Order: sequence, then structure tokens, then C-alpha cells
Amino acid sequence: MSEAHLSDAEWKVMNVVWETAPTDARTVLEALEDETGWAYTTVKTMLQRLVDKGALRVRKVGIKSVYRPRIERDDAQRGALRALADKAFGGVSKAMMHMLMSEETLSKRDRAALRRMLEASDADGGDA
Amino acid sequence: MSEAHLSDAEWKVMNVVWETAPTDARTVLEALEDETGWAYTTVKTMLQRLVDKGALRVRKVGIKSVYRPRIERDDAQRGALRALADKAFGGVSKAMMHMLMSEETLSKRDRAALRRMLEASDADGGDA
DNA sequence: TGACACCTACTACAGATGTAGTAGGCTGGC
DNA sequence: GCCAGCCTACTACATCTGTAGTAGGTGTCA
Repeated sequence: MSEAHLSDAEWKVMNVVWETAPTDARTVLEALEDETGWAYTTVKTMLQRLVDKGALRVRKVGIKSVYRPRIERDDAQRGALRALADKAFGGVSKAMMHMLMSEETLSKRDRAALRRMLEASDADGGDA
Repeated sequence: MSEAHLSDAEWKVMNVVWETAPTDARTVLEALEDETGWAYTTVKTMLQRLVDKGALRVRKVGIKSVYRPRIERDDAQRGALRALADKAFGGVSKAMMHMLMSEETLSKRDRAALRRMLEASDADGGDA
């Protein structure tokens, strides 16, 4: 429910939290320091904002704050994907998939796997 | 070409411009009025911002401003897709495709078409 | 028992975004 | 010749985002 809409910086933080939860600000900072150069307080601000928008929950353990996700990574990804599909492709479409498939970062092996997925989902009941 | 990064509202405007260019503010407004309820001046502001960020070009014809895209729809879509892939999926990946493919908005027919695309791109040279 | 080192809460501030309002100019009809 | 209606340029302002800074609490080691 309610699709948190994560900003770019928030995605970076969430990605770390999903991977290290239950986690804390220091851990998140260390994971992102090289990439972002953020200050510790920047991370704290992001974490707090994520708590405020319902994407994380926080609990005090002694003096420290321990964070964990409140939304599932899958759901966030799916939400973001749909949002992009809607605004840029008029909904999830062949065109969008095609563009994705043509990305050179997909290996031949990936393509084969995708074909199998398609075949499986075809066999498996499915839609009109 | 520097990836304009279109905001949600800007996507709405660009989508209309791509479809009606060369076009003008009144046309864009009419196309978006029902969906957004925007005021005419809101549309003008969006158009001007898009000109400023290099996504549109404008030309005066008599008193009126005529707008047309300066970036291709394909490029904008591809850029947005990559940006999302990077921030939410760690790059274009099978996982992302899989999630897309599982959307119920793709018909069986679409899936078949996708399979053909994959087969075609496989046969056709391709990568490692 | 005080200096470090680390943590938290709160505040700050500029730029991007969403959404207009205002003021002033041209034009077609009466 | 003037008003209604449309257009443009400019300004406004609340939020959201990115990115901290500051002040004050605490545990620890000399």
C-alpha cells in the first residue's frame, strides 16, 4: 500500500538496509562512503526520512538506533517499475521489454534464461 | 546529450509533445486537462522548463510559441530505464526483466512476440 | 574526572518540482 | 476605438531532495 516513492539517494540507502538489516547508520555509511562521500549525518537524515515515510522502522537498542525495512525490496522494485512504465511507456508494454532486452548488459545466457521464463509462463495457464 | 532527467510532470508534457509536435501550449493543455486539471500557465511553466533543460526547442510563429522535441523519445525512455535499473536493480538484469514479464498487463500475444524477439536477437550475431 | 570518540535529535539551506498568479501585449469584432 | 479573449514573460511559493552542521548525551580509558 501507498508506494513510498523513494528518491535516488533513498534507494542507495534502502539497498544497503535490505542487504544488512537489522543495521545501523554506521554500517550504511561504510557501505556507501566510497560511492557517495556522504557525511555520517547525511546518512542519519536519509534514514530518518525513510522512517518518516514508512519505508523503514527503527528501534533503540541501548543508545543506538537499529533500522530494518518496512517495505519489501520486491514491492519497491515492482512499484518503481510500474511507475516508470506508466509515465514513460504508457504502461507495461512490449516496447519497454524490447528496449530492456536490447541492452548490451544482458548476456546470451541471460537471454536464454528469459526465453525459458517466457515459455514457462506461457505453459502455465496465463491470460487471454 | 547529458540525460535530461525528466520529472513526472515533465514526462506528461513530453509525451504529448512527442505525439503532437510541432505543437503549442494550448494543445498540450487540452491533452492533459482531464488527467491533471492543470492551469494554462502551469503548462507554460513546464514547457519553459523543458526548453531550459534542453528537452524542447521553441520557435516563435507570429505571437505564438511552437514547441518541438529536442531529444528523442527512445533516448529518454532508454535513459529512464537505465537509471531505474541502476538504482533499483543494480543494473539491467534478469531479475528486472523477470519482474516485468510477470506483470499481468502483458498478454499472451505480447509474450509470444517477446519470445520471437529474443530468438531473433540470438540468431542475429549477438554477444558473448 | 576529564578528554575522546561516538551517538542522537534538531536545524539549515540551496536547488528541483508542482502548481499557479499577475501584468501587460495583440487581434478580431462590434 | 475599445473590450474580450488569448498569448507571453515573469514572479511566487510550498514541498521534496541532497547534503550537511551543531549541540548535547554517554561510555571509556588514562
